[in-house]
Amino acid sequence: MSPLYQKQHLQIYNSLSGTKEVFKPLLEGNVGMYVCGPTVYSNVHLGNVRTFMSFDMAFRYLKHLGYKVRYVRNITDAGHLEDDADQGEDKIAKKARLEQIEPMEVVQQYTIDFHNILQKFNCLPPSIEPTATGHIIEQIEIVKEIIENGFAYEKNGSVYFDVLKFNESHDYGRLSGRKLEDMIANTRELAAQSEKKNPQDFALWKKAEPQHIMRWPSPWGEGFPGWHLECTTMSTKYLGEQFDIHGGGMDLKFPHHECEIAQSEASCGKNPVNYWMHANMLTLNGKKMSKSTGNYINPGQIFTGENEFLSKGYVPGVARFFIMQAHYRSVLDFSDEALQASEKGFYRLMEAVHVLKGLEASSTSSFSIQEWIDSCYAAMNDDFNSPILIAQLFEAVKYIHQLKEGKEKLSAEDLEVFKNTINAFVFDVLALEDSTASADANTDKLSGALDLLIKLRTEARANKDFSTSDQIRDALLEMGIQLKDGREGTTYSINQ
RNA sequence: GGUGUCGUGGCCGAGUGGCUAGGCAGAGGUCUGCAACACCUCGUACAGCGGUUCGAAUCCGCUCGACACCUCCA
Repeated sequence: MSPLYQKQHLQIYNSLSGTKEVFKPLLEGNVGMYVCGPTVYSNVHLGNVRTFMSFDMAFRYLKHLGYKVRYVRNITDAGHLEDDADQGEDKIAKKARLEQIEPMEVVQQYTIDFHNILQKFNCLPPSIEPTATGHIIEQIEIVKEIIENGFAYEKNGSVYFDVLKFNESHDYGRLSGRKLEDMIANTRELAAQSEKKNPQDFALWKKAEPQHIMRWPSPWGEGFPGWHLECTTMSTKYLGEQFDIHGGGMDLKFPHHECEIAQSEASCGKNPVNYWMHANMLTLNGKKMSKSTGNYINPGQIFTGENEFLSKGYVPGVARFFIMQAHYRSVLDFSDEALQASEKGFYRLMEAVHVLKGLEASSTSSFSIQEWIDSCYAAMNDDFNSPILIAQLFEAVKYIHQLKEGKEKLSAEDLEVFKNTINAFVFDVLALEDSTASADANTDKLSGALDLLIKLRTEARANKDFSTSDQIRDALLEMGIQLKDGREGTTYSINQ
């Protein structure tokens, strides 16, 4: 069978061109994708999770289409400067000093937290997850190349990228739509004592002050790499000088991604990325979630409900469903009310998927399932439009009920395709975890006990002993077990 | 101040020059011992003001408002 991508033509919104473009990888059938990972100096917050979840969905869809994808996502465990002045201290070192532990201990702790959280949200691990500290040598090599090519200069043990020089022969600012002249005109003259030739220049290598704990030897003395360099280095190393997709949060577009382009072009002379993808912000109270301003919620609090903005806890699948209901390029505002709405929709969808499993085929089909399938692919091919896909899934929910009631029919072949498609989109692409299914998979004993309770309640109802029957029903509901009285007896569902 | 994005029904959130997503909430109904669950039916919204057009919420201009980036942040 030929791979799906030969039939399904994916379009991706490219931040570089500002338009949707047909996706065509450099090497047919293969995709190289790089996503900027977290800086591990504190717990990831829900806004971070949204971005990684968006690219997880993209990764999953590319794989679904039959592409062989190498997905690289870095861990930033060194280098991010605390401020632009010459403090020479990065966030990880500062945190380590405050907590009186080794920097790598901080890194380890928050890397584990990051992995745990993403796993809970059903994100696949990337193919390669390189660390900045593991690629110091490679970073130094790139700095050397940039100096050799005349686009960087050394000053007092630090190396800076010469943006003005670069802009003479290249276009600095084309990703973010900025013009260097405008930037110069609007510069705030604060860092007057800076070693930089121009305020727009950025550090490739920073000299380590004596109190700085994270340091490595280099041709320019002991120091540490600048904060844009790692991504250039590691994407080049694992995906090549040119690769297909580079993703990250919208807030990284400038200066981070702009600097990456500049570094690549200044070192190897090639435009590194064909498709730039930027995921939009998750807001809280209408404002961007941000560690530095304190306007954020920790992902773990979603599950427990321990947050002033939450009325209760939610299973990870609900949060994922909520996020997938918005397009990745739109700002999404987080609220308890919106999450509650998503929760109901999520369980309704999952219930229907459950019902679908037990449906039986007819000899013929009364409607075209292929038309529906096409609309699902059309949604995803249109720049990963997961909200439209979900709308189509709710169309499928209607079909499922009509099939169940015998109002519509599907042949064995069509039913099989229907089931496969639903499973592919719900579980493989959107990765909505079916918490109801996992609950009853390992609860044989519970289901036996429930069957008994249902039997007792049915008998009580037959005897018109409604106080007993209602007691059973209400007590179970308290525990999150919903009894459902149908025409053919009572069934139940377990909500977590 | 500069750059960019956006402003959609009670809420969330797609989309688009004419065929008017979807979810939640709400209303009515079927089912039920009463319920819950489930299912069926129902809402003609697109910031304001001009303009282009046979026709705009969708294109253009202006106004107002919001957000993001310009400084570490997904």
